[in-house]
Amino acid sequence: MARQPTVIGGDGDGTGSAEAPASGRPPASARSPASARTPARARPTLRDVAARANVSFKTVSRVVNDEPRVRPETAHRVQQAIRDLGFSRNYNARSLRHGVSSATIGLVIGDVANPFFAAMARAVEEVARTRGHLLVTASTDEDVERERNVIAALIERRVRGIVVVPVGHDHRFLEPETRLGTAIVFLDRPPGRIEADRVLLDNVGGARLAVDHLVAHGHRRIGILVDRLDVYTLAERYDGYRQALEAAGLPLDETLVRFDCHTTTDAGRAVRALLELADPPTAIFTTNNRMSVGAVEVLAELAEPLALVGFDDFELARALRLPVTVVSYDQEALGRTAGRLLFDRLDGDRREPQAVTLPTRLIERGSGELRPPG
Amino acid sequence: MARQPTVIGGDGDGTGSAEAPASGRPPASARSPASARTPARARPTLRDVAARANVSFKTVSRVVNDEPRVRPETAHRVQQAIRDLGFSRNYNARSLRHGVSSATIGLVIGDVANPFFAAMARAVEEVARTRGHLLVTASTDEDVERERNVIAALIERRVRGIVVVPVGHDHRFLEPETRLGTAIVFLDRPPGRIEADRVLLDNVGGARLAVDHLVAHGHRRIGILVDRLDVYTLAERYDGYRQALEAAGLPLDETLVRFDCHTTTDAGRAVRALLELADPPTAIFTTNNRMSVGAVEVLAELAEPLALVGFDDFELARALRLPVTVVSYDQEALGRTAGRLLFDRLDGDRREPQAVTLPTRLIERGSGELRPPG
DNA sequence: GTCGTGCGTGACACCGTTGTCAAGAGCGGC
DNA sequence: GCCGCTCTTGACAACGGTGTCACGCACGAC
Repeated sequence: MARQPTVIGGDGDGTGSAEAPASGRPPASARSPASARTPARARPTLRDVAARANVSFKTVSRVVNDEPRVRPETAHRVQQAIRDLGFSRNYNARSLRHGVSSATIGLVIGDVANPFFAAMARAVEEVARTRGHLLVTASTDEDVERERNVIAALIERRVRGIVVVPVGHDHRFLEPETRLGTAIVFLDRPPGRIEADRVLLDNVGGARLAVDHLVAHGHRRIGILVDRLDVYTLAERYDGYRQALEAAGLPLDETLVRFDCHTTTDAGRAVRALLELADPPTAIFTTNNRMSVGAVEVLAELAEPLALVGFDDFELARALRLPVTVVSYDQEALGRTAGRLLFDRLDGDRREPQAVTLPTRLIERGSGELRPPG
Repeated sequence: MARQPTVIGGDGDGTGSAEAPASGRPPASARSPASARTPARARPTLRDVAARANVSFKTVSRVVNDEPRVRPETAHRVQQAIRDLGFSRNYNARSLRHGVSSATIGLVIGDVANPFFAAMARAVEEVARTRGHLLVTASTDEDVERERNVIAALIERRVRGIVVVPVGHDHRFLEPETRLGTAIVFLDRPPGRIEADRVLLDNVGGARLAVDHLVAHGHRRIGILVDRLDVYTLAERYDGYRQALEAAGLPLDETLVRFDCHTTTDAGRAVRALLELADPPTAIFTTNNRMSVGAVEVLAELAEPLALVGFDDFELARALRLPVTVVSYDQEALGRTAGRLLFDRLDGDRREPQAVTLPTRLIERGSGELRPPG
């Protein structure tokens, strides 16, 4: 089973020519004491490569950067030394000198495990990749303090820009940062108390689509699952719900509104509670993908189906016993737009802060077209 | 709508005392020409803070690092200057000096948008967070070349370690890196041609659970959806399938084996193809979450249900028309174990390469307990 | 033979931070 | 009044790269 691996790069014990005059400091091979199992040598630097190739470290730098004016023969020798030593350029040092920070951008989201955020991550990463950047992804779990800490950590590492799905409602602490050159784009939710780039959804419009649709199918008692209203998107969607009711001349019955739907499980519980009301709703509007999933899991157990429209499309919505009607939108476009906006800024775009709003649309699948019983 | 933001950190035009003698270089405020919209000042350094607080930059360093031996009064003055200038320590420079790389680790996966990988990302990030590290996540899309490129990029940025769900089958190029101090842990799939830490699933055992279960319920023609067999997990699961058939004395009918299931759509198509066979299967075994989803979407349209067991649990598996029986395991444990192993190594753990295998279990939900018709 | 030119290379400062060492101030003990 | 101590601070050399400049050399033109 255990093969003896053949070493490709890096020779066992530096059998190179070496012994070169080199300037100053001893070569890596002599710097660190050999440890028990792993030799754990120091990582070779330009200088180590230079010593092995009998050139100055500046010449190695030239080779590494594909600069012209290096004799092919010399370049060859250096390349060989690089391979022998397993040299890898230190990007941090490079960007330190370069003044500008490393080719890395940050993404701050609620939770990668949530498919919505995962889709954002994917789209932003894709943009970053085409621009030769890596992506540092950090989850906040919707905690304001963690948001601040994470952003500070990203800035300390000098990421070039940050795409953030914000939690807090006061981002004035970022103002100086933006002036210092860190581009920041707010995604899915607007920044708090500062003007900055943002890419949002038409949340109110989407919610109205959903509730208008249910009303059009004869529902007059429509329940809604929401979470903390200090989450922007949910507040907006709740607003759309109220507007739709008002437009239809329907009263806002507070017993039909559940603000306690943080997790999928919470949402399931809330649905159960709604069903146990003396005068239960005939339809439910769930305001994000987590809640839709929680609701569906409970509704699946019911003999009699209940009308349902969910905000956010989700995988398998079509394959359920009762396929779920949803308010959908282009998730990828959301992340992609934010990513592009960020890189535009890094490229020197100096326009005033942009606000992009992406449209939503209703996808009818069955659950939203049920009519109330009787 | 557009509020005029109040600036908190960083004063408008440097009304500080300054004019300090300072050593050498001009302060940041004078270094960069003011641009059109955004002043885009240079980021303040220790020296800039020092100039403003009328101390040496070394003293500022002490304050920033909470070192003792600084007069409280001085510290106070420095803190104020830090706030005024919006100073943020340059972590890259710090770690350059420090010799060790920045508090960052890398995660290389197939695709963040896949819930399986997202769960890994979440678990690894969680471990990283508790250890004060950030996580750079990069997707390979199962492309060998991208895997190499991404890993090289991570190493250039001197991440302290990498958790990788590998694609390639030859990782000898990483051998020198590990000796140079970059910890590497392979997740879900083993390394190719080197000995290294790995955290795997019992894939063969899980597949046997699934197929044995179907056999026990009377199935003799069991279809299987697979993708390229050079993906380790799929090859193992296919192997389990064959072992189970053999143990049951059933023939391996190649028309029941679909190797063309790369995407969910592919999987759906493959199911349709199986159903159109002259002698179609009475049960299907899907070898990962993508295929299960694709299969379910097609099976949902059928009048007559088909038995199904899927490898990997997935959200909503319970809520489907016919709840899906799956081979499940602790996803979080998978990522968490890899993360911990990585940090153990960074903490100096010099044991020989570890191989952890996590168990799987069958969750019966209905689709796997259907008996063949007739 | 002399000069200008371009090529290949190296010396050295610098990026922003931390570690090392030394120096100056204040103070108690003799 | 002098010594030795602690406390506080600063000068300076790293860390691993890149940018700037200057140098030695071969070459062609005169």
